[in-house]
Amino acid sequence: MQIHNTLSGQKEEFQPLEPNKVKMYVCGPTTYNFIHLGNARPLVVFDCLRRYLAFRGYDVFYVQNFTDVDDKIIDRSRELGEEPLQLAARFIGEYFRDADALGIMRANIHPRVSEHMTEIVEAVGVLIEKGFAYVVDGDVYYRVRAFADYGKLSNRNLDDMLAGARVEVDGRKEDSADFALWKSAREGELFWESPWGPGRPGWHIECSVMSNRYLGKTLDIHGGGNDLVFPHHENEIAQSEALNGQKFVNYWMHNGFITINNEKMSKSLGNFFILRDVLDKYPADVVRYYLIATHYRSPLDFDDTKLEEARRALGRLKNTLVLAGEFIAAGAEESGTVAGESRLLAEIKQLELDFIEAMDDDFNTARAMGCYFEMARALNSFVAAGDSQDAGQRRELSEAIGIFRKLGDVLGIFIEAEGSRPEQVEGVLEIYVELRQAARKEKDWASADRIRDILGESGIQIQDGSEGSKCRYDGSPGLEALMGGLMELRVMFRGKKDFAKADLIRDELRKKGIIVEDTKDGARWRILD
RNA sequence: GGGCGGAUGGCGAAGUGGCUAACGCUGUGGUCUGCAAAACCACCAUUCACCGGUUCGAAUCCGGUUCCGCCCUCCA
Repeated sequence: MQIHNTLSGQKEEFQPLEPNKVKMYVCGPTTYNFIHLGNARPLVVFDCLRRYLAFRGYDVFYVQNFTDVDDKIIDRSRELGEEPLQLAARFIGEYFRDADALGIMRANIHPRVSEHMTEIVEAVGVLIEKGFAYVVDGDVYYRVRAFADYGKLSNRNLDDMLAGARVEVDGRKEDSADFALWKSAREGELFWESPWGPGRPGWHIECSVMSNRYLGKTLDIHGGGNDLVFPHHENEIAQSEALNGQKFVNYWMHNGFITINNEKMSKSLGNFFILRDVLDKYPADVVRYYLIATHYRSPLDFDDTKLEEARRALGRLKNTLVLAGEFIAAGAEESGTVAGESRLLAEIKQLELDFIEAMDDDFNTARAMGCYFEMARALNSFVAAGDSQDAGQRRELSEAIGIFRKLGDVLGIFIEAEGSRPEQVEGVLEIYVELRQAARKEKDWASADRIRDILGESGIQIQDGSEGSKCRYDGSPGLEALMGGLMELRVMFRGKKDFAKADLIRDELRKKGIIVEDTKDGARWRILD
């Protein structure tokens, strides 16, 4: 298995510290707002990586922190008049709502800065003792010149950085590149006690301390967005390696950025999309698919048409599951068992190997996705040409689809959509009303009665008045049953060659985002997400 | 100024020395269908920003040019 390591700038063979175990740490959000689409990329990417490692037999221990003490949180809390820690805790809750919706597995541990102050203060103290840090007026700075390897991750040296000269000069610092480990509290600000006076930690020290606490001095994989390479991860290395005297991280992985019109999406530019707003318009599995359909290190440009495309592509994949499911369910009796030559299974297994090879190559989800679509085509093809009455074929397809689903779960693209859709129930009832009126007009009493009966089974009374019919019901009728009824009616009208009504069902549903598809002996429906 | 990465068909996106340049979306033709939808089959880049070089052979390696993004300041 090859992983691109930012430290070397190359792909390297992955060798975990302990056989079959992976210790990984991913930088989590600063919780002062809802997360945006850009935040979602590393979440999905590293969630996928984690699932894949587990699939490959590794026991993954995954830590993701929350920065719940930070200048931005303090600023925001002033704006909103809410206690900083309370505000942070609230947005941690919101974070989980979003992450859960996206199907992100929870980390084994989600440590928070506010709960690790003792260790942080202790670590800063050790850095001072060892000569890697110094105190100025209650602030503590890391002495960058003391750490010989400073710049090894981001490939820069201190002298070049000065030449760029966009670093603000703070006369109190020994070197302009020195960064804060501890910031003294200003009047009325949130603070913790320390030997250097009341204050709070600088941004970088938390990750060093918390990863050390839960994963030890050296970890296998550390992930995060590209922009964290410098200064955040560079500083983490400086702190951890100065503290522990040994290598901090074996593999550094960084995801590329999401851009809008080829410009970075960020809070500071104001061109960001809140994930929750995106999830209002597109289902979570579509967003997830979109985020992994491109290699994780490539930039990803965002606009609505990309999600539209993702929706269609993913729809094809999901449809394979539906088609195969029907095929497998078609014949109950075990008759006509002729053991097939298993060409399908052989093909699927080969594609699974291709898939694994792609993923092993620096986690190439884009290439793996290609294999996955080829699997879908093979499965669809089998369904189209096969005989569902043949138990042997059903068994073969069943085994093949098992592999297909397993790999889909590694990618996490088959998330169940949550929640009922009351607005769709209403829409469906309108169609019933229209059908009943049409049937009554034509004195097609049998059809009209059948419509009333179907509704009755869902606890809905249809009442015919002089201006039309109305539906009355208590509670929330299930969409499934109502749709099942419409499918029955469509089949019935088609049987009578009453295409006007059969088409009315299809066309009206289409307008409401539901697709009707006729099958050999019935009809099925699906929601166009 | 320094560091990193990118430029592949109508769109998105794989591919790092050699079979027909994956895969998806879109489009076109066909099969199926009452008509559709879905599915299946077929077609859609003599060409990989540009110039030069290495090589029997390059989208892939080397040199140069142009354009673009990111980092050097909080940001995934």
